[in-house]
Amino acid sequence: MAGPETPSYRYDASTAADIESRWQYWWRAHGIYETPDPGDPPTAEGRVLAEQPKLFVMDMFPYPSGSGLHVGHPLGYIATDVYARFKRMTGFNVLHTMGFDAFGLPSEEHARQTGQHPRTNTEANIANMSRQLDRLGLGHDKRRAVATTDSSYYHWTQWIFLQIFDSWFDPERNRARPVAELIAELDAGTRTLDSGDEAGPTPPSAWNALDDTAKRRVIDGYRLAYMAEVPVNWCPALGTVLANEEVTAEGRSERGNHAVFRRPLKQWMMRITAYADRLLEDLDRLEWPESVKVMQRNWIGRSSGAFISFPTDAAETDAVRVSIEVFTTRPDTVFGATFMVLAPEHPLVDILTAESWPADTDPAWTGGATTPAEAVARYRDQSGRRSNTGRAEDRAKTGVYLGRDAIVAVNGSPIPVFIADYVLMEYGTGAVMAVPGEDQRDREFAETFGLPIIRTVQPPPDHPDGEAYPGEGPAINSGFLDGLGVDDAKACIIEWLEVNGVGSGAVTYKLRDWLFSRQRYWGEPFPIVYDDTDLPIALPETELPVELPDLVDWAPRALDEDSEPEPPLGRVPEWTTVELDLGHGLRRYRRELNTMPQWAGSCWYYLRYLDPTNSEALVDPEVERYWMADSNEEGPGGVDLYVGGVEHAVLHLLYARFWHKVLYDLGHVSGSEPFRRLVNQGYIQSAAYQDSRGVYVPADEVEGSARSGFTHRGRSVTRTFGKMGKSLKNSVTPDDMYVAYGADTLRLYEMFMGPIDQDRPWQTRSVVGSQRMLQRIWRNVIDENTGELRVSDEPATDDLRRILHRTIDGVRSDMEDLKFNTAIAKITELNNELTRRTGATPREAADALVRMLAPLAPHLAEELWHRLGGEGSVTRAEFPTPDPAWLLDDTIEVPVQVNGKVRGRVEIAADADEAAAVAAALAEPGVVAHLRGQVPSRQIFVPGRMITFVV
RNA sequence: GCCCGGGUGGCGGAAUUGGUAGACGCGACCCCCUUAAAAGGGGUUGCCCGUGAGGGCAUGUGGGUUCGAUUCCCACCCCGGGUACCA
Repeated sequence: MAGPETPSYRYDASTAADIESRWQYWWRAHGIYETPDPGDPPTAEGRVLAEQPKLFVMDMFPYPSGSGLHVGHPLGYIATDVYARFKRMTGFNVLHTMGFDAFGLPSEEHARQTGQHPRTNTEANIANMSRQLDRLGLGHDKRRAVATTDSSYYHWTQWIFLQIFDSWFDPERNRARPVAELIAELDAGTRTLDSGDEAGPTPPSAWNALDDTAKRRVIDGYRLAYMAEVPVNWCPALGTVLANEEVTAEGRSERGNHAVFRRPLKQWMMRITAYADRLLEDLDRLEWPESVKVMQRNWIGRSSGAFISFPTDAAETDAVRVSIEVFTTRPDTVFGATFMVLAPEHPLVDILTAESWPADTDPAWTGGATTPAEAVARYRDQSGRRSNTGRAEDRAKTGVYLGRDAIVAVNGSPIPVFIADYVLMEYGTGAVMAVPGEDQRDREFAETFGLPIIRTVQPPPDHPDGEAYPGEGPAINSGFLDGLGVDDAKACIIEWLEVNGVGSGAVTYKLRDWLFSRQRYWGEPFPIVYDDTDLPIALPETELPVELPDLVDWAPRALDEDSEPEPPLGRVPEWTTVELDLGHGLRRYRRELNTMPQWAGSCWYYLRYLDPTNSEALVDPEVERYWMADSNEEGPGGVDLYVGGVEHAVLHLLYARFWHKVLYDLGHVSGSEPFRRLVNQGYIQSAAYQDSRGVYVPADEVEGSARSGFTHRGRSVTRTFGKMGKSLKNSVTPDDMYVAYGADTLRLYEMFMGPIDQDRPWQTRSVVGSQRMLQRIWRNVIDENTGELRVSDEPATDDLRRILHRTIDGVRSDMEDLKFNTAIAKITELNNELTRRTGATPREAADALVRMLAPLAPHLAEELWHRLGGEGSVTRAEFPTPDPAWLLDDTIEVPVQVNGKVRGRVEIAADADEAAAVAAALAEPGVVAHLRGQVPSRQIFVPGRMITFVV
């Protein structure tokens, strides 16, 4: 690398490689990054670190993908490392480590492509990614690393599942409780069954009359983890069902972009909806980006309104008349309801469908069918086929009349009942009262089918006649509501509905229960077996972990739309059944064959970092309290800083919060939230090049420049920017950077590129700037030619001291605020100042410089620290503290404005009063020239800032 | 459509509560060192007019408030992300 003329002791890539490998070895040998827990013995330095305030810093752990890391991946890891190192140097006991999230679709799909077993692949990938990460010099406590695929880890994933399975949500206490308590209350008669329970026709009081199987069925209906036949997202190409969160708006799988079909299947569900309000309310207490909070709020989708019953003359039995129940956020507009719409698959449709069309039925309402039943059948067929893709506003309103009317309870008017696919079965009650005056969708339907439109809310004069007005009021044409604003009108009508028994105020959510089972191999097996009742039985804790059997034929089969999911675990006859004694003697049980979704392992890994090898418990309670407990003054405890990509805004972060709250309710954790503070790091983008066909070509083979044009193998290509990765063929690997510049330079460059939460384009040619900076720092401490220290013990000049302390002050606050880019700029300025001054660097300046550099470029800082005679590791040194005496200047330069424009600058005493400052300003030639002899009509003096004259 | 972000030199980006716009770096240009190149060092670098001193214009656009606006208010344009027949 170094040419014949290069000084022998220059800091270059080979020097960096030498320094970095030496100190990484030394750090490992001395356990420098091992974080003590409460109760651990004092360190070699005699300090009991756990007596310091704690700080838990965490990254979203990666999938061990086969292609390894590109320089975009470690951005967040470097940021947390810099912060963790800074906080360590300012007196915190910092927990920082890293694990691997290795179960789930990504690993399995990758294994499928490479034709290897997922475990082989996963282990190789973990080894490769660990090597790449280690090379960065991240200060992780390696003893605490976990992989979700280790049975010693998923043992506890299964254990948590059992906790959830053995719990129910008590709405009165608004928290989860053990199922055993529910059974005890039912047995004692202190609780009776709700009418909605799966007890069928059995009267609620008759719990004690049920046989054991019926009781189990009732209890299963209460559990937070339960099985239900629900409409699910069946993805035949992946051979599995998917959670709503894993399906795109286009109705395709997030992974692989395969077609997804809605169909009812019996699956495991998690009752996350029970926690909707707490998940919503507690967001306010979190230090998270507002955008992520908004996304979670929208996903939970709380809306308040009312359920309203609309009676019909259809008969369920001779005695019972069918009423249609709707949910509306605007019960105040009920006087404007001119028709009703049910989702085509609504269970009441068959009962409501009339025998024949009533006289004078508009032919447009019948869909050309001779009977309502025929119209319904045809419409269902047609809308079922139609994919869910396409934009809502592009879709014309369609539907058919059922030949039946319903009655609006407030005024007794009969209104026709339709089915239409613009009403979704999944939301509310799957039926709406259509109010075309105030709802644009209802209005479009009304216009298509010639239905009456009544305004019951007064629109402003400039509101277009042809549009619905969903505004605030006042109410018109609404009987006793007329004149009221929306809030009063809602309250008034809800009271009326409740008094008259035809409705009630209510809250609904968009959030659905979490579909928790997958028909894949590479996941955690459920700790569940079945007996001949086909009801699930939790395995006792002594049976954990339920190990994932080693399958040769593990790959999912790609199936077609109408096929049944086929869990690969069902292919191992010796595993699918098991002989156990569960208290009824030795019997044969059937195992659950599904596996858990990839989110399961990542829902709780932060807890395992606390106590990764504990074989008796998820985490030791004392250790858990130390790291995670809520603080009374500052709100929720938990992870103090969690950094990761915004793509997990709803999936992982919502699931993890849910599990944490269940564990909190059951007393297993001491804080109500897992992640107190969240930061989304930006993406590193990189130039990508497409040929004339639009195909991406490898970016590292492209030649040319923006001015001359870009070419690939002689053909011209066009440049775009995008997220670094395989698909755009624009990855830059950290390995290349290690070779060309070293890890410290890469770290410094990534932190210098811009604010941590901002996307930024990667520019390899700019990396050299960060290397030069380290080189100049090195040169201010070490003589390049001799390798000798060039530091003097002479005191620094007052001037240098002021610069030094101002830098320390600024760097401290920038680091505290995660503003590493400006912290680096300030260190650079100080270093430039030292470069400008010839002669040896004063030791006090070199010492502070090295300490400030330590979080950013730990290897170089460690090297210089030791050369300067430092004891132990710079990791454990104290971060410099500014001396306030040196933060103030005797004199300052302030600008002088005339009529708002800067016309000169004057040097005045820092504590100069207005009179002195103005006198100085009026003596400044540039100011005199612009005043042109006039006396200012006004003068403004901002101490320390500026002087302004107005003429 | 709705909800969040964001528009500052050739490029990445700085600018406490409204108070010197462009810190720091990349690139470019000039110079030093060198037989030469690379590396390294020194200098210049928002745009326009002017030899110069100096002047004018500049933080997406147009208004407003103010002695003074990148910062506050109103309207609009563009880019990125989320979401979408949610009753």
